[in-house]
Amino acid sequence: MPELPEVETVVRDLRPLVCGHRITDVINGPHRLRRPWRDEWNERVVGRTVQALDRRGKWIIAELDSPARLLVHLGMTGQFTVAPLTDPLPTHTHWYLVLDGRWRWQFRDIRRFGSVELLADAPTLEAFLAKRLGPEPFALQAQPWLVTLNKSQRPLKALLLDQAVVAGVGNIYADEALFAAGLHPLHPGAATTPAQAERLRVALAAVLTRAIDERGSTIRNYVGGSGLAGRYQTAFAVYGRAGQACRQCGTEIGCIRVAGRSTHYCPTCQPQASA
DNA sequence: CCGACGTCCTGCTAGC
DNA sequence: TGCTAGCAGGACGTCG
Repeated sequence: MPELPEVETVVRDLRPLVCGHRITDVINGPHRLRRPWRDEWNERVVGRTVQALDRRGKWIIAELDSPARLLVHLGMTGQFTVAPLTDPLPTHTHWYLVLDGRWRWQFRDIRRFGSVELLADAPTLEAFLAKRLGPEPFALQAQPWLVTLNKSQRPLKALLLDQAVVAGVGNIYADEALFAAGLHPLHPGAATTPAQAERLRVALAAVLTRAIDERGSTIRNYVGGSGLAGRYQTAFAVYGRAGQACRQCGTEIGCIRVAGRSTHYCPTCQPQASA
């Protein structure tokens, strides 16, 4: 399940493969993605050259040599890769661009929670993202972060999953960051002290940085833009480790349901009433 | 206004 | 051994 480190890895992998390359065709499959691709967008991408590739939260943004901006979300099972056009089309490939008549920049998504769409221009894109996303985790500032947490009665786990609170964190890295900060997932945002908020802010950046260094985590079918898997999953402290011993204290890792998501934590390292 | 919950979708797997 | 129910969860709409 692609979160910030996985999306960042995809973008870094894809950048040299797509930037400077010309889009010579676009093919849209019959299966509807979460946000469907419109046929009238075809003529606005064909003939254009990819100028830049960026990430904001879990969204991938392709800048073209026109005002239009391509916006991609990998959802749960999305794979965004470049392969020779002569390679067989992978199953569940719902959309692709042909680059220079030789390469297939393909969007494969088994569960179709992902999307590929075209936005008119940079301001439209900015408005789209601003409406949905809070700050990047690396750009969080101590005081505003504390204020945001303290404003809400929701548990810290729910706040970390909320893209408007902080952009790019999903179920895996929320659990890992809370462990690294020594905070219980159910700890109410409003009850968070300045010291706790600071621990969480630092832990988030540390966990995400390390995950990016490891090319993200491959849990089910995530691959980077070059088709290479991630390796951070071997470093998980809590995620997917329910019933196993905590690497830090030996206590059995617990699993509870928070904000509709399975949530993994160490009852000893992350005490309910931690100060 | 805020927060909780249901929905989408398919593949894997636990359990009978 | 084979079947099926249940689970996985990111974003967003709806409901209380």
